[in-house]
Amino acid sequence: MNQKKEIANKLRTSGLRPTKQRILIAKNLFDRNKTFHFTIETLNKKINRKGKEQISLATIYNTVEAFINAGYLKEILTSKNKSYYDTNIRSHHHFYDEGSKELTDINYNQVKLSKVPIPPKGKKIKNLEVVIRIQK
Amino acid sequence: MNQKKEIANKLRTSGLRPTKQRILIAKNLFDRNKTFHFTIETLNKKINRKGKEQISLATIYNTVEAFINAGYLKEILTSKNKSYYDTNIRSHHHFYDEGSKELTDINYNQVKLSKVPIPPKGKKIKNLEVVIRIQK
DNA sequence: TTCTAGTTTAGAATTATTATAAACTAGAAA
DNA sequence: TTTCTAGTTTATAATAATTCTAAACTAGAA
Repeated sequence: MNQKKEIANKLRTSGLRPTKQRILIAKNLFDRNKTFHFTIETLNKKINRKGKEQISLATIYNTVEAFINAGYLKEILTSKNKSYYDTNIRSHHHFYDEGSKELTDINYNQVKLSKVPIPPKGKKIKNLEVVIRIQK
Repeated sequence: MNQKKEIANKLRTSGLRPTKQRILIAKNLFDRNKTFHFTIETLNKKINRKGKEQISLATIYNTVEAFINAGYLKEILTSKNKSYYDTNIRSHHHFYDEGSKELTDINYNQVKLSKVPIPPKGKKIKNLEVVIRIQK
């Protein structure tokens, strides 16, 4: 239950009221040792397994959006017409397999940039992602 | 009319029958001095302006897919739930404005990578894209 | 000129997401 | 502790992008 309080405090510091739905979703997303790529569909299946307390799909959408705005999640760049999210919010990079359309993480120290452009006037860089398209 | 024949031949070499719809779409996409970012919606508006011969939306979808498979177009990676395409199929980079959802090209010599990972076994690198997310 | 596999088309179906508005609840204030 | 209300959740409807379907059309080989 200590963990629950920790999550509740984390949510409060972002101006998010710690409801039981948000706490349950946060537990599912962040209480793991590996970072996690997911879609709304996969998260929904994970949360709403029979026998568990149910959370509506609308709340899963709302919560993921709230967590992105709070900086807890990052949306992944893909060419699919479906949103993919990542619990790893640091600047990091992916292989994108054009055959299987699968994304895999690239360890951040495997990529180094020696030159980065200046952003357009009035804008600043939020993050930077290298996507390496691979094929057979 | 010579241009029309050139396009027709190009299409034939890719196993695409050069129909008048495909030729018209190819003209719109490739007969320009700058590379072109577009969505199905913008391409459709451009093609189906009143007074012009009309092409059905389904054909625009089909043709863009055929052109991607033929290697004439590249799908851009974004976090939008809408497909973006690019007539520039070489490795190149983009700014992605999270506010306006606009993509702009980054001149290739503005980005330099000093370290690139080895691709997974059995795969080779097709191209590499840096996406820099910007915001106000 | 005929024939047919490939292509186009309008419209229906599907999929992901966002909007709506009524019911519920966390937590501040009484 | 109880009351109150702004923030949250929810089922469902609406919207948006894309894919499917099957009938009509056509490029080009025979």
